[in-house]
Amino acid sequence: MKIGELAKAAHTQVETIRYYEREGLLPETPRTEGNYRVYGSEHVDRLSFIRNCRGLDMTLDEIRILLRFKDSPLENCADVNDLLDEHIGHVAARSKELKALERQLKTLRENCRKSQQASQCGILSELSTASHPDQELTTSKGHVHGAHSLKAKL
Amino acid sequence: MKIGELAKAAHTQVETIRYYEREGLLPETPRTEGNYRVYGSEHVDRLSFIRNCRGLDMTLDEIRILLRFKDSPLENCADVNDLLDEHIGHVAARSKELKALERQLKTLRENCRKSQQASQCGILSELSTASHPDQELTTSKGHVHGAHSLKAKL
DNA sequence: TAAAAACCCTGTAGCCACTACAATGTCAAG
DNA sequence: CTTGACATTGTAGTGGCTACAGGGTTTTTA
Repeated sequence: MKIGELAKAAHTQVETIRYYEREGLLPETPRTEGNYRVYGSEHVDRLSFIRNCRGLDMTLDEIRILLRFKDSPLENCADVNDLLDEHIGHVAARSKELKALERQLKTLRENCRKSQQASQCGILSELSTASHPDQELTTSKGHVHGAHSLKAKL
Repeated sequence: MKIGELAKAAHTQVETIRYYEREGLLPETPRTEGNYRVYGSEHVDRLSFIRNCRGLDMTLDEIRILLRFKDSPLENCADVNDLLDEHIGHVAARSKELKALERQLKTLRENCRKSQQASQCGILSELSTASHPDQELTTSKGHVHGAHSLKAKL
């Protein structure tokens, strides 16, 4: 199996596979005479695992840890649980943040409808002073970033 | 007013201010004899505006557009509305995605409680095959990214 | 059998919005 | 006059890819 086929099988891009190899998430494989990488079904499994985790917005570092557990299945489940619990915490926090954000933006949008005939745009003036007094309201320390979609890139 | 004072006034980091200047979001200011940047209250306003927009997860490109409207207030509100509507769309979409994600992760977590005494971790085996058949389920095209928080950096 | 197309390789640079640091310069207080 | 806080420029790093350029190999087609 060549890299393009693996890519198709795991719904990934070829460059991403090579990137994962560089990052140590996928092992270096044997090559053909023409220096092409050769893969087997175990690589499809591993890559799918990684992609599934990425689909759950885990970082590559988190995935590295999970892969280590996967590679040594004698380990206790507890650590996997801990990692997952923490990740759920991040996602839940970010989810809350975004909901609040959505409400704020919609309120802001309403402003315009109200002050449309006023000399200046209600939105712009609101944005100048918005700085909600409940400062740092949602300074979650998690690793879950911005509002700009990652899924679009997967 | 020196850069450090401006930073405090707008709850920003000094490096971020210089970055915004490089990016053209803040104008180049006059300097003192010692080559220090000099700011006035109008810069506090402008920087606060930018930071408020970033707090609403807008990209710097979006903010650039809003600043242009702000600088030429004769323009119509309609374009500001459009920009905001689109951004609200991105945020709402990402918010939905994260909620779905949260549910998935919690389901996954439940798996472990069930199969704790089984030979292998239920979570890990689930992650190997998760690949939800409703492929690309939430491939929103917005610019709102991953689950890893941006607020933490603001 | 030869040419064209499709695939693969390595290596590097770019994306975004900062953040961090090195190496140096300026200024105010004690 | 020294110390320390602040300022300057410039460069590199972050994460998770993506997109080339400039080549080599393999497969398909004429």
